[in-house]
Amino acid sequence: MVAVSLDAVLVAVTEETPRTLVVDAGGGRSRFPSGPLDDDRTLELGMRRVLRAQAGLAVGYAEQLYTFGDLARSSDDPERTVSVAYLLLAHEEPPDGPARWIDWYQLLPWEDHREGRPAVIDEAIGPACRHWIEAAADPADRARRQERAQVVFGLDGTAWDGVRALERYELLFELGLLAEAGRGSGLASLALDLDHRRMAATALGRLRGKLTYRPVVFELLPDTFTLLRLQRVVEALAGVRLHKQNFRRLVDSQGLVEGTGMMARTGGRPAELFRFRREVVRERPRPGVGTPWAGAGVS
Amino acid sequence: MVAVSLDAVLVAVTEETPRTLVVDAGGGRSRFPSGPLDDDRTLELGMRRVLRAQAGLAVGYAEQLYTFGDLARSSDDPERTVSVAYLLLAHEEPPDGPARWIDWYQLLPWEDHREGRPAVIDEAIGPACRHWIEAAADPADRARRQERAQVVFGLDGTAWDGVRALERYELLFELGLLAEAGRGSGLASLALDLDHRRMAATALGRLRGKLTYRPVVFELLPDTFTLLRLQRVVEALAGVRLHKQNFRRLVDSQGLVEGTGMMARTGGRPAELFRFRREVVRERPRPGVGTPWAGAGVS
DNA sequence: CGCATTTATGCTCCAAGTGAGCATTGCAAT
DNA sequence: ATTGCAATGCTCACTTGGAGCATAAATGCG
Repeated sequence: MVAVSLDAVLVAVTEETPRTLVVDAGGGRSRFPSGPLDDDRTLELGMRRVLRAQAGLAVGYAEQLYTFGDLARSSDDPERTVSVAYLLLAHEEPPDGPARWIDWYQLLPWEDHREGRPAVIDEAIGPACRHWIEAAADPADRARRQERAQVVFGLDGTAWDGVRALERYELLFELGLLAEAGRGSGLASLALDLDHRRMAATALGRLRGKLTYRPVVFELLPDTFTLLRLQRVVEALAGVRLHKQNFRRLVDSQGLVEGTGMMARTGGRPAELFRFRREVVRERPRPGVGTPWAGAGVS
Repeated sequence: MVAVSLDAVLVAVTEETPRTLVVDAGGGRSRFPSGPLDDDRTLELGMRRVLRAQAGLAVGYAEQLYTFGDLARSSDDPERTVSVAYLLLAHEEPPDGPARWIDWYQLLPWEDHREGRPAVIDEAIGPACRHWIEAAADPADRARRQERAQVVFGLDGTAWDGVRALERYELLFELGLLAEAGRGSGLASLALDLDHRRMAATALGRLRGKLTYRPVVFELLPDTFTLLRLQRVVEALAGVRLHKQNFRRLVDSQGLVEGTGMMARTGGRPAELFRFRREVVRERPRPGVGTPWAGAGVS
């Protein structure tokens, strides 16, 4: 018999920043909404109950994310807690209660490549990786470490893969560049209580993957939106800039969106308002917004 | 405080049939290896311990699959058990102890499309779906049901998507065509204890997805293999036949495999033995064996 | 008003990837 | 020798995806 908690990683995108909802954990720290499993009929219903209670929000899209149960999750608590975490998507709303939205990339700054590859990767992470690689005694071990670092952080010409957010987090953790449940560390200005930052990394990777084969972006957007707005949301999550013309060609040639005829004034030439075309899920096997985690370049 | 168990869905492929390892659950029923969480440092280590104890097997590749925690999982047990299930891949080996391998598609016969679309889909499932659709009172509700059935089972010209194995299972369950924890039901000759057949469906979907973007097939193969062998394993998991020439072009133009120069006699012209090229993970962002869940045809 | 700025949109090119077949080559069994 | 089964090589047509050029329609400012 162990304690089981239900955790909610709720994501929204405002303008250009992806945000996630946290509550106060005491001691100036924050954590995701989280509460014990009760007599809930299903785990998901329990999680929704917890979220409603702690953030006063009801949410549409939800999927189970991962279950965290390492013994060492909390340094204070000798007792083991197994946490079943869910990923939720919502339009950003002012939360009702003590919850607040924080910028996702403040937790994981190395994940945002929209303005180019973050300097911290080549300045701090790369050297730390090299040091860690050298430190391996066995040469086979060294080769394994090198491969891992290259693949995970896109070093030495290997392409950056946005989906590997969790693998990056875990490598950084092994490198000692993160203090779990700690604050800052040079790399990031913000951490979360317990292993909740690891949850954030897990959620980011999962969401990035899902974007490419399921039309989940639309859960984050209002009913109608301009194509640029859509693109900005995808970019915010993917952490990468996209080619504008190709993006619009993609979404409409795939039938992901349809024009409404209405126009929006957006600062430049007025843009047409589009809406999601539900029918696409019947027409295409894996409808999504492919982001170019492809291309061998150093990016 | 609830009971937490660790479950293992271990998959192997012999010749052309994907298999999964089950143990005896008493009363003539079977279930996946499963045992309570103990003082294990991590959940994964605990699961390996359980597997070792119940099947006498140690395994390489493992990933967390899903956590099952519905109240109604077991009709006998009033107590709730939360099960953290893992997906494992192995070369088939005779298990050590009371465990045995069973054919995956005996659990989920509608998933095997290698010899064409299984008759049961159009004969039993399709009509049941139509009945269920008609039964919806609200027309909007009816539209939702119709879309769901079409997408999930590839009815009315919508393409079949192998990855949606879990969604299919859940729909069948709602349709009353499955008796969870039961035996047979017209649709399948075999069921498992508890909701373990749902686990099997979850694992199948996950594995089919993963095949296309990570080189996991090689976990199921010996070090060297012929390309046809590789293809057969992929087909067994994907549940679909592939075009032979294109398949070999794919795997070698992507750099997934390399020839060894050694030959194998295989009944026809001797085939070259190939091996997995690890370097591919550094070269390509998402190396895998794309299966054509594409193509709009009725397939 | 005229012009720079901003954003929207249309279109072309090209390289790589994918679905389908045709043709040929080696070995084994009859 | 003939037949059958696989393994391999290669062609063709078509789709996708990355990049960039060019133009259109608003706004803000001197």
